[in-house]
Amino acid sequence: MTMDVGRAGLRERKRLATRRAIEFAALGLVADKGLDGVTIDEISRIANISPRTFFNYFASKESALVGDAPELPPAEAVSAYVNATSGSVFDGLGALLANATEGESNDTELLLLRRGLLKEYPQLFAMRMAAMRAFEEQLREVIALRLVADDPSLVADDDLVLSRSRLITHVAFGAMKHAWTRWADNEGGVPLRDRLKESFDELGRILGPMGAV
Amino acid sequence: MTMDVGRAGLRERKRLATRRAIEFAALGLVADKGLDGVTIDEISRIANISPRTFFNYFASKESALVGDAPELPPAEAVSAYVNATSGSVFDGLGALLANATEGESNDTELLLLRRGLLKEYPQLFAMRMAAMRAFEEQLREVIALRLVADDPSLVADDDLVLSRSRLITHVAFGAMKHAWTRWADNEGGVPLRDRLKESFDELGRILGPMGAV
DNA sequence: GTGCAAATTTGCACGGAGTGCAACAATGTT
DNA sequence: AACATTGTTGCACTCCGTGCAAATTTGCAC
Repeated sequence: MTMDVGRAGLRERKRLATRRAIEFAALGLVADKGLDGVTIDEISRIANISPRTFFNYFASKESALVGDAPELPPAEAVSAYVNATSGSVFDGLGALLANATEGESNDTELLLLRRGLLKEYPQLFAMRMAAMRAFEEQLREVIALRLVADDPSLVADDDLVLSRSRLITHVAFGAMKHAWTRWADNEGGVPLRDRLKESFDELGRILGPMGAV
Repeated sequence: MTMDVGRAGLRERKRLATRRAIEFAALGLVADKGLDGVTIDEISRIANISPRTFFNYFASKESALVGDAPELPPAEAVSAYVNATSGSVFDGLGALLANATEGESNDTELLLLRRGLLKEYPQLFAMRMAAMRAFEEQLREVIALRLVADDPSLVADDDLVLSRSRLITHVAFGAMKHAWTRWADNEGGVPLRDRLKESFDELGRILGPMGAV
């Protein structure tokens, strides 16, 4: 009965602190000594936990480095996209992804360390993308809803909606990777949100005139 | 002086045979017992080599499963694409990728086993995509050439060409993944080449009218 | 604050992954 | 046949990752 007073409880707060300590130790050490120059024993020593506990939080050194996958934005933002009456399927996707990736309310400190490492180690970037599998499927379902909203006659053709939403999701992720790369290059400190808008806009510019050639 | 008689030499032929034996053993065992139910010791036993030798051929169980990255098609095919005067940058990319992926003259036997596993284990598919990093960069350079051929005024703007070629490469890979997924679903035994054409065509259909909405 | 239940941390033991090294074997060359 | 080159193997070693059970910490009710 006396719960929910102090917002989260000691246990939860301690867990988050430990998690952050591990991530911070891992990111710092790898930035220092390179991905292969760091062992889980070292990370655990810096984070003041036992090596066994490390594996209670992360499945591998890499998972501690790449961070969590994003989540879909709030339902209102999603349905605003689904029911939008102007623009193509791609318009608005950039903003949706921006909201999703900003949802990671992680420390700026961790965020920047991580960005540097993901840029330096393509394998880590690939793992991060792989970790987004579930998010990718969520996004595809949203896109499928939008496709049907745009053209109600598609309700009858599940296969077509599936195939088309998959293709659009893949392409959108391509634009997202592009935006992320430019953001990580960090020319002028442009926020990721802006890079996402730029990439999706450029996508429109490149592809818009396709049929007209 | 007496070299090059028997085409390749005993050594080379033996190496290829061993490589294939390892791949075959690995794919078969994993198809049987699942990815985590197979050890490198087992694979080595079936392939009749020592576990140590396994690592002379592959860096990990996974690398033995996912296969090699494709290579660019012959120079004529590439420059035909670069200097094409009709269609958008995307037209012809499907065919180019089809030639590249077919370049893997691997046995059909291995190819089908591998396809099944890549479909069953998304992590393996992700690793295969990650292994294509070098190929992706090659493709990007080709695309950059095409961009400049289409609009010579771009020669002056390296940054724009780089950014745009990256974006297009990402999008093209998205279409490729889409095609591969549909091919792996194997409805009607449609060849990968045809799926690639379908995906790139659908991409054009979806994106062509973007500016007109 | 005492006591009990639930969650968390830790040590330990174990098998698999991956690498350097040096001995040995097979192949290529003259 | 002799020599050089390349490939194979066993060995030792470190690190990864997991199951299990003991010890510790926290939540909660009284």
